[in-house]
This record gives sequence, C-alpha cells and structure tokens, in this order.
Amino acid sequence: MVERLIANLQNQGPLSAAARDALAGLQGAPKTLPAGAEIASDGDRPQDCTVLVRGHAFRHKNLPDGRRQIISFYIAGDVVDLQGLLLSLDDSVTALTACEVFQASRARMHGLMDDHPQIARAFWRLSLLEGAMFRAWMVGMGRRTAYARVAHLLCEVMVRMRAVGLAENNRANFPVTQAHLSDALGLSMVHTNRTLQALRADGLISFRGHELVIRDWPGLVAAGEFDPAYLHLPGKAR
Amino acid sequence: MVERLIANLQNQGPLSAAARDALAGLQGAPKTLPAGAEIASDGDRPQDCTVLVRGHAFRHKNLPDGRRQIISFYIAGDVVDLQGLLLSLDDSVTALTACEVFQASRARMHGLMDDHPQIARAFWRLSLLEGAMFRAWMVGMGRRTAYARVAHLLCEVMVRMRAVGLAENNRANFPVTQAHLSDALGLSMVHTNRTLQALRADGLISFRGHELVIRDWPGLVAAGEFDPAYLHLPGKAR
DNA sequence: CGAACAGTTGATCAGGATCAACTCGAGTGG
DNA sequence: CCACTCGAGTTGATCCTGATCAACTGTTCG
Repeated sequence: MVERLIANLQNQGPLSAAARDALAGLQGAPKTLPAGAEIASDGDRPQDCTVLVRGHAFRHKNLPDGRRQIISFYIAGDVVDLQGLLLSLDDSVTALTACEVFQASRARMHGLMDDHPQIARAFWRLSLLEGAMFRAWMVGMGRRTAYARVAHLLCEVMVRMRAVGLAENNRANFPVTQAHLSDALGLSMVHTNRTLQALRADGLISFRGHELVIRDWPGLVAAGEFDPAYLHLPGKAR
Repeated sequence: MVERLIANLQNQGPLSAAARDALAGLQGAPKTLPAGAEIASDGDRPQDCTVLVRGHAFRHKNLPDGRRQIISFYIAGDVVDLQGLLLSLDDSVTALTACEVFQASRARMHGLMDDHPQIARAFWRLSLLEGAMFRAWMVGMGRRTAYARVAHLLCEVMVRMRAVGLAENNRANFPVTQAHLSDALGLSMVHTNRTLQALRADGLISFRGHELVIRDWPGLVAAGEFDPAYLHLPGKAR
C-alpha cells in the first residue's frame, strides 16, 4: 500500500529514515474501485492525495460536445492527482481497470512535507517529470505522423512499465481500447486502427486483448523517434 | 530585477518577511541577451536559475530533421528553466526579443528553499501551473481545429500578459512571427497565415507588427473554447 | 541596392476524418 | 441453449482540413 508511494518518492531522491517512517505511518484509506470509476474530477479540489497501487487509470479532459483528450496513462505507483496537492484539478482521472488506490489526506501530506523537505522535493520532482511527459507528448501531436505518434506512446508505456517491474521481455499488460489510444493521440478511431495494423504488419508490435508485445524494440524506437531521456530514469533507462 | 521573481512567487502563496528578505538578498547576475540567444539548452543541467525580467522567450524542442515544436512562450516574471532546478533539460529556451534576465545560482536557490519551505512550495506551484498550461495546449493540438487552436493560444497569451500588467485594452506586444505560431500549434506556416486572416476577417483580432489586438474578446474566447480556469489566476482572472 | 526575412497568394496533394457497414466475441436473460 | 445485445475491432468509400510546393510582395537593414 504505502510502500508503493515510498518507493516512488525514493526514486526521486534520498529520504531520511525519519521521512520514510513518517510516510510509513500514514493513515491511508485503501480503496478498491471498479473499472470506469472516476477517481478525481475536473474542477475538484481533492481532500486526499491518491496513489495508484494496482490497476491502470488515465487522466483526461472532456470537452462539452463529447470530444475527449487523454492526457496521460497512470500505472501502479503513480500519484494520480499531484496537482490536487496545491491547486484544484483541471481535468479528470478515470479508472481503466479495477484499481486499488491508497489515499492520504491532503492536509496530513502537507504536514509531512513541512516536516520533511525531502518529501516535498520528491513530490515536486514528480510534478516536473509529469510536465516532461506532457511536453514529449506535445511534440508528437504537433509534429509527428500518426505512425510515429503511436510508436512513441507504446515505447513510453513500455519503458515506464518496465521501470516499475510490470513488464518483462517487452511484454506488458496495457488495458486500453483503440478508442483510448485515439483520444490520447488526437486521432480518429478508424485511423488508429489502421495505424496499429501497419505497426503489426511491419513486425514492430503485437497488441491483442490488452497484451502489448513489442516484437522489434529498436524498430519501434526508430519509428517513434523515441528518446527516453525525458523520463529521467536512473541507470539502465533504456 | 529580483522583484519580478519575488512578485511571481508571492502570487503563488504567502511568503514570510524572512523569505522575502532572503530572496531580495540574492546575488544575481543581471544579463542582457540579444534576440535569438539560446538561454538554456536541451540536455543541459543549468548552474543557474533564470528569471525573465524583460522581453519574450520561448521553449522549444528541435527534432533532428529541422522540425520544431514550441512548447510555451515566456513573458516577464517567468522562471524559464524551472525544471533545471531538479533535473536536466529536455528542450531549449530561446530569446524571442532582446531579453533582460536575472540569474541566481541553483545551489543558492536550493539553500533558500531549504531555509524557507514557502519558497520551495511556490516553485512547486509554478511547476504545476506550467504543467496545466501544457495540458491545455495538448487538448488543443489533439482535438481542436486550427482556427480554435490559434484563438485559444491568443486568449492565453492575452490573459497572461494582462496578469503581469503587460496588456491593456486587449492590446499587447506579442513579438512572434507566424512561423513561431505554426511551430507552437503544430500547423504549417501557410495554414497559420490563412487562419490568422480568417480571425481578422471575422473581426476577432488584429495582429500586425507584433502588436496583438483582440477586437472581440467574447468572440475569441468562444472560438477558442477558452476557459482560463487552468491558469489558476487569483480573483478577476477573466 | 541587394540580401534576407516576414507575410501573402494560388494550386495541388495527402494524411487523416467521417460515414456506414459488418464481424466477432462475451455476456445475459429468457 | 439460443437469441439478443453491446462493446471492440475491422473494412471500404468518400470527404476535407491542413500540408506542400512555388511564386511573389513588402520591408528592413547593412
């Protein structure tokens, strides 16, 4: 439960034993949410800070007429409402699958950060990393073809899943529909479908029933012009 | 010089007198840079924290083959390399006009943040705001037409300039070329040109020689589906 | 006076959107 | 056990937004 959060924060920088203990002592409400549940809502100022412990979720902005832009996909360990610690939310977070989350009161979290600047710094660093991912995504939407965009997204997902031990042998569970991918990449569903077929035909991936397999990693990286530097992973980031 | 930074941080939350004094005591190197100068470079880990005091700049990612995506425009008061305080940079910042910047050593800045958690929090909040702008931008690139995208960008620029006292009567100096706008919005230059003409023809804006005038604010807001909530400005944000 | 750059215009092209069916499970309920 | 529905994926045909190519204007500046 809390361990996921501690591990995540510790990846951002060293934590003193006291800081770790303080985090471990967090009174959290573990909660299980069904697929499709709205974990956080546009406009809210959440009372809690929510960490995804198990399952997948995504952040998205819904436009009045039904159009939707998916902003990011969350995997285990991610703090899904970082912005909620200081601001109200500008978009929503929805569970993609059944999710287990850990919630700690925002006020308590702020208390911990006041006592342990290292914790505050870790959250800040997480916010910056999120920003870096947004920017990489922007480059794709502004300047890359559909083919490259899809490839780039799949690379990013794979690297992030690997980093938290959720992918092996370029194989990972990525429970999205093609509609989700479309809304993430700014494409129509039909075109996403065709692009995935092209990637399959080129022997780069296979992707059926939420099981993503990357069959040609260097090929996919090249197709997506993917450079993992922006994820700022330690060590064997590649 | 430093005052710009202090004012900006103070907009993010209260600062104690001690914190303000500490900031005011920053030994900063004021510098003037010519238009086109690269203020920060992709891949660098800057030694300084740079605040734009006067002039305009933009953050951008250059792709190997010459394509370019502009990520954001910076105006007076902005910290242009927030990410550099904790991470290396994933993109570059270039001066749009001659700029005056204030630079304080990163180490010193960290010292201040250790002593004054309020300052650290303000920087964190700035980072979150930047993220919110990126996301709003993503929605546009993914799901809006060229016309709406341009309108949205111009709205954002105007609101931000207003907020720092650089715009009056819906009139502001916005020293970008149409090529810059194109790279910011993911459009071709030709199409940006035509879209601007359409906005002019519809009586929404005029934009010549770096002087942006919004002639029909409600109209432009509607055209761009612009909702300033994501900028989290205090009070009379509209 | 001639670069060099910014803006503009016209003509043509293409990437991706849209519209409309149809297939294929996986439930679900009678 | 079968009929029915519903969501996801797939396919084909057509349309259109915005890209590309190419030229030309105007302005600034050395």
